Amino acid sequence: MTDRPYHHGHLRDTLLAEAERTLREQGVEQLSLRDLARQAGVSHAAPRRHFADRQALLDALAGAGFTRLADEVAAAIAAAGPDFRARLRATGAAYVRFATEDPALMELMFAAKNAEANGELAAGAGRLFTLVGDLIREGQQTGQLPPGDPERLRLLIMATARGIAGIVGPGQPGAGQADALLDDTVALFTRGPAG
Amino acid sequence: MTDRPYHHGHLRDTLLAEAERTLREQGVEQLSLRDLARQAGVSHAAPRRHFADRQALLDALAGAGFTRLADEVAAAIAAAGPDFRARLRATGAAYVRFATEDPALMELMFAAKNAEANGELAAGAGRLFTLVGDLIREGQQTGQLPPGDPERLRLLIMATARGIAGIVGPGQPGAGQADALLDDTVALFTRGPAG
DNA sequence: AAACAATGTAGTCATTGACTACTATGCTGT
DNA sequence: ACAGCATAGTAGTCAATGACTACATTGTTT
Repeated sequence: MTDRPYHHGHLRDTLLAEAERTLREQGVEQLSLRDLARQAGVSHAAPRRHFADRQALLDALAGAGFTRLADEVAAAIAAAGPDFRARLRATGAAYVRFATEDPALMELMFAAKNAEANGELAAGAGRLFTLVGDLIREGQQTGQLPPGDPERLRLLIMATARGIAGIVGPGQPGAGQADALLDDTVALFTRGPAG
Repeated sequence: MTDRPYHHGHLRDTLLAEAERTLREQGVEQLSLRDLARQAGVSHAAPRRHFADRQALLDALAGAGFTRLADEVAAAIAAAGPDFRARLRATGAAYVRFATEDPALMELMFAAKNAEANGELAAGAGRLFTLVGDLIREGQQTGQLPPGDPERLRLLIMATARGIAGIVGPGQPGAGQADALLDDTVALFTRGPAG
């Protein structure tokens, strides 16, 4: 049709990048394979070579999301310095910021259909869990977090972070309260013996 | 076509009930207006008389969901007796149970598009917030919850409950840990001066 | 009983995801 | 160099869906 080469060359990446943008700006339900194909300048059936169906694209997005989230949390912890409270807060803040800037992606990440069969998702989620798990053990060793099963504490802390992320977005009951809620959370968890 | 009366009589309620079931059993994306019409035995355009578009149906479901959730929380508090910790735990348990049994509905409730224009949603959400707010003031007065802005504490507690609800379902990282997490949460919040 | 509002019907349209058959391109081994 | 083949794109089709319009039936009100 045009003088564009027959082979796009980076179609998969292009589709994913465009999909991530549409997801962020317009939500999942507005995400259409045909629309992505149009934006990439390929035929409506081309995406099928890279994603078996719509859900496969969403799963790929979820995998990339976990990878990025794990990166951002790791960077936040590293940048927070040695103080444990600062590290814990930075972790929560990174998590909440991610979820706030890209709520639709966050939902996708935790609603991914075939999590087991998604290597990148499993890797990213595993890395995230390890990061937070290590942080918690660190806090318990220095006595700044209460003792007890660290797995259980990790679940609770990650649940709290996700809960805060969920109510802090625009139009939600806690809009704009992210900082206050994070402060309260850190204080709540670290007011133990050595707190 | 059949000898069914021309006017269904309870079409709106029938559609809502059927939609709630489909939502619970198959998720939002499987919810189709035409399918609901077929199940109700009416023409594909009939639902339009009661719901302007698909989103309007989802919003109505969200409203009904908030009403039911507020009812269940109120009942749980009433049934829990006078002990504050028991009341707090019952509230969280009711919340988590609701979200676990109907995760898709829960998502809808917090993703409702035009929350302001949805009277039932606003009423139900308001009632829920009041219930939890009153409970928190009660806990602060008896010294079993830390002092401070009760609104802020309510946000944090409701965020935590929602966070727990989100990771406790099947296929989630905290599957089956609802009771343990609720225990930890109650202990965490009530270990103040008079705790 | 006439008018009218409410509620349901039938038909149409554009969009979409999924599928199939076909085609162009680039790579590999000889 | 090139034959063969895997990869990645194209074109066309189909059924399902949400949205819309024009019309028909029923119930209510005056």
